[in-house]
Amino acid sequence: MPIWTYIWFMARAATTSDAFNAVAEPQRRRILVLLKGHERSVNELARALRITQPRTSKHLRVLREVGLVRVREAGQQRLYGLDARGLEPMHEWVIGFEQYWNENFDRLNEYVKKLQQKEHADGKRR
Amino acid sequence: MPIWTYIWFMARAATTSDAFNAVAEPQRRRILVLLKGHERSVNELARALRITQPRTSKHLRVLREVGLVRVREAGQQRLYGLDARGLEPMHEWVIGFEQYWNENFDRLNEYVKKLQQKEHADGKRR
DNA sequence: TTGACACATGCCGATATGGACATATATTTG
DNA sequence: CAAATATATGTCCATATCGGCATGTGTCAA
Repeated sequence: MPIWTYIWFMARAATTSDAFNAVAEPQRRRILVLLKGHERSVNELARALRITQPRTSKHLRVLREVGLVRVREAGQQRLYGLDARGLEPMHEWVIGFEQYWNENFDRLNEYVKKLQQKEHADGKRR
Repeated sequence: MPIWTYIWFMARAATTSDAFNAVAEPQRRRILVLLKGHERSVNELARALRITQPRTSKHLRVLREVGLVRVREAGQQRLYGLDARGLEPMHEWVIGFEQYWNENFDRLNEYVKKLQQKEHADGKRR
């Protein structure tokens, strides 16, 4: 039996499959922002985000599994720290579009005009 | 009844809720890449991605709803074009972490050394 | 008008999700 | 040792997802 038989039902990629998925959740993005510069304990994060502790722990678990955060044991606390290296691929991907969202109106208008001309030139092609 | 009662069951944010979610799906990222520079028809995209046409159409719908692509009718075809402006917020967010993944080895080593020292100082805790 | 083509959408099924809540585990303190 | 504290995890629930497949709609050409 071929492999794809088993992976047929892949309703949606797991949040732990990569940084893109992990970071799609707003609370997790907020956590990463809070972790800039210094470590924080779970309760500290929960209070800052105004969400429950289990909820915070679960989000941290996802971030841990994709390697965006590290944990350090400190007594009864777990101090979470940022490991932003996993975000670089996202940056690489998105920066590849910079020239397109920066297209100024002149170029955009020119582009549209060109399209219209082409449409005209083609006439009723095909 | 308070509003949160109705939004209690938010299993997972809709893929159409923002660019972050829309772009979490690999095929949709590939579509956007294929759309750099020029428009493409649905079948063209389907062939390039080697996926079925309905599947392609569904991904395009998501991208359309978050405003990352535009459609233009051309006879019986629909030509999809990139509208990358919606990616700028993603870039803004991720670029805020650049200094952290760029932390050079000196600082990283220093950090690790500090951790080890602390661990040592703690003795054989636990 | 009819057939061919391009595309969108509806239905079905299995899945992982995120939240609330309760509970388990481990550490510190008295 | 017991209570308190910090954290992780398991269960339950409603949902949206993505994939395949079938079908509907619209356009073009003969």
